Amino acid sequence: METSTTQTIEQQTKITLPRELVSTPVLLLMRLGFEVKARAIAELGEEGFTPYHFGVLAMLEEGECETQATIADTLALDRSQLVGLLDSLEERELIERRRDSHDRRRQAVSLTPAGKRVLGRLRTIIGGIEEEFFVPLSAEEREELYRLLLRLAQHHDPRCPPPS
Amino acid sequence: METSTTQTIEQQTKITLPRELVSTPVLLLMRLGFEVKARAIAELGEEGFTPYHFGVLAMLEEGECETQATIADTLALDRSQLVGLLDSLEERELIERRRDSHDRRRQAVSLTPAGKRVLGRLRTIIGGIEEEFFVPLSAEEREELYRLLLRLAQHHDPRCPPPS
DNA sequence: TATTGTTATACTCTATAACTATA
DNA sequence: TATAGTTATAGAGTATAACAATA
Repeated sequence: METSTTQTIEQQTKITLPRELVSTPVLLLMRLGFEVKARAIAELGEEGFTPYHFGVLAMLEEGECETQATIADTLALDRSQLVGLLDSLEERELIERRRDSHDRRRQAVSLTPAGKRVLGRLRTIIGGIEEEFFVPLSAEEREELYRLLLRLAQHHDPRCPPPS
Repeated sequence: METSTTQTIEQQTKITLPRELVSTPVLLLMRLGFEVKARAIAELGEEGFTPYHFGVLAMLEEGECETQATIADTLALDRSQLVGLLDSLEERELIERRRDSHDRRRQAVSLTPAGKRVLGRLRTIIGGIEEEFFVPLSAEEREELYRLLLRLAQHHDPRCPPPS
């Protein structure tokens, strides 16, 4: 039988977060969001990509030939920030830029077949993080969590696509 | 009568996120974590504080007179980063540093009464964000979300305090 | 020699502003 | 004059390294 009264020595010296910092969903959301983002940055980074790259590729697959301004506005990036992002994708021939003949200021951006393949690869990486990160939850709990988070996102971000 | 064949002008110009970016809990977690963190930074910032300040003050209230190394390790901050953080709190007389007489390398950090009051104020701000952010969820849903997030945090962060 | 707190340095991100070419 | 894309610049934030005092 255990004889410890309150805490073992390990627990006393063990580092534990202040209770308050895990006492509310806001703080947990900040913490977990940061953690999962860090993983995404690390794992995508191993292949030379960032979450931004994933966002751009995913957007191009759904709506082909977007203009740079549209992409930037949709993903809430600064237009100047997008330039370098697209440069790095174009160098690797994952996207193409071609001038709009009707308005030569504009560039239509589109996904190449190689870009589509890379998107699949990045998708797999994200999926792997998902499997790893949500392992303590059952499929039903995962689904429930997703529903709740989606409701929050739809409420706070007008850019969220309509259901279905 | 409208003559557009496929889409109305509003739909063409309306910005909506790619579906894939809201199709999975990982991506939503990243997005919402970022959003809620941005709010915390903004609202705490109005009073001259950051989420880090809140973390430090909360920790000091639960365990008085921690050493700087302990604080840094617990909150996963670099020790050099903590210095400036404590400086800014000490200037405002919200914390005190005093040398450990047994080991003069160490500084024991403690909360002043003013610091305790400020902690209460920051707590209120965080509470306000919580109310605002989770408004689309019922009390039960909020509780359910909290339970799920806490399970994830406990699984992925060994520093999480044991239940109750 | 190792550790605590501190200071100094460098590097990444992001935000802003200026510039060009087209309209 | 205004807009799309680009480039340049500056600032915040963070990570790393060197340092002084003490053990």
